[in-house]
Amino acid sequence: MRWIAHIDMNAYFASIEEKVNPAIKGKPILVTGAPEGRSVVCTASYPARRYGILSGMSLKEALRLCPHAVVVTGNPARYTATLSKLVRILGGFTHLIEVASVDEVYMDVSGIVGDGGREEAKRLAGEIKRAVASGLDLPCSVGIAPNKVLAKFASGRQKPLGEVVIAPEDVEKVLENLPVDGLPGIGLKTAIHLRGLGITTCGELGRASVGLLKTRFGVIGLTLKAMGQGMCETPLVPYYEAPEAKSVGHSVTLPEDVYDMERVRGVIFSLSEKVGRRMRRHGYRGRRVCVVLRKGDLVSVVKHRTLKTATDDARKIYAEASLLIKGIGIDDRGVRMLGVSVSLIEMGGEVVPLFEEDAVERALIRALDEVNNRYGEFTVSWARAYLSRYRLWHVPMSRRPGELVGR
DNA sequence: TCTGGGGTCCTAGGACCC
DNA sequence: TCTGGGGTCCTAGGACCC
Repeated sequence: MRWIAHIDMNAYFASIEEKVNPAIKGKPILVTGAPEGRSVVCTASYPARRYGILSGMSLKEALRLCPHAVVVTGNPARYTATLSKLVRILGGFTHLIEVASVDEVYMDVSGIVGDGGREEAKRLAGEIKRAVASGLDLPCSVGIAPNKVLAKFASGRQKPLGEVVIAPEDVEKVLENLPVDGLPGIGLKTAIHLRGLGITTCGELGRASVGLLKTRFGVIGLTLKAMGQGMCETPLVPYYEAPEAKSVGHSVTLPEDVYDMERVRGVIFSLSEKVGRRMRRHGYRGRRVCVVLRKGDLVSVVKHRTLKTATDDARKIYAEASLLIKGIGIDDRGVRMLGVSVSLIEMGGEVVPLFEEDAVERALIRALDEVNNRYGEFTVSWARAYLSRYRLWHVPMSRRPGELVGR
């Protein structure tokens, strides 16, 4: 019998900032990315959420809802260091820990729950929560279920400080009337597509015909049906076995549209530097250089070229990126966003660490580098706020609006 | 309210080689 | 002179997710 635990840190960034500065404890706190420009709320503390503030909302709007909120600029290094401690604490239960993002991990607790079933899982959930509370003095929600999808779903059922167990015998009942996008992994687009097929609940999804789903979604169709049935074979990947990245890239939306090739090249240069630095840090070399240019009218053009030999040299990346950008050219729509990435990655470069790290730290840094990017908490901006509202106003799902938004 | 930054995977057509 | 099919690599583009 497989049992997976999902640990979700509650209002993580805000909870950490409260600890650093006890004077703000209990107040509405907004943790943001960069303090200037079009900043958004990365994490709102629970008191702030009572004003209707959500992750992804623009800082301006959040302050309109709660003018006296305490605004704190996020400190990513602090959060990854805390995650590192969390992994050490959880290592007391099992080493089968997957770092899924900066504030959530999965654990394979099959060996601990054993034949104990729901009661034993429930006891373990409480024990994990208390270990985190005493070791880090931070709140978390724990979900335990037969697989990753259900475990994450379970941890999200009760926040903060939840302890939710979904035993195999509970699965069918829990999913029957659950909207499809209530499950992690099924997003807005998929939900809309499914609705087009007359499927709105997980129960319906689980009973849908394989042929229909395959026709509409291809290979993914089978996974979707399984999810509807509460099945998920996705393996837990321990942080020390995290796969190497397949591409490394950076992009930036400019403060205003740019029409000048020299300035564009300057930005491409600094992006190339960042990419090269990150590749060398991991010992990556890549053969394909890719640039993306988004014009003032939001139309994006992507160009890439494959090199004869792999590189981690920022100057080579820049030289190639520069040519590609020239090939795209600038027109009267101007340049809104620029990006540089390198893919077809091979290992073998010399690893240049940024600072002293022990073994656990190293493995974590690699997992985190990837996961931070996937997470994108610090870079989130208008789109998410926009999307959230779009979801609220234009997509009448069969859920309470408040549940539609956020991670 | 003018729509981020980081990724993954899949498809399709053309070039090229055997 | 004209022909096939398989395999691989390359570029472009799109869907999707957190």
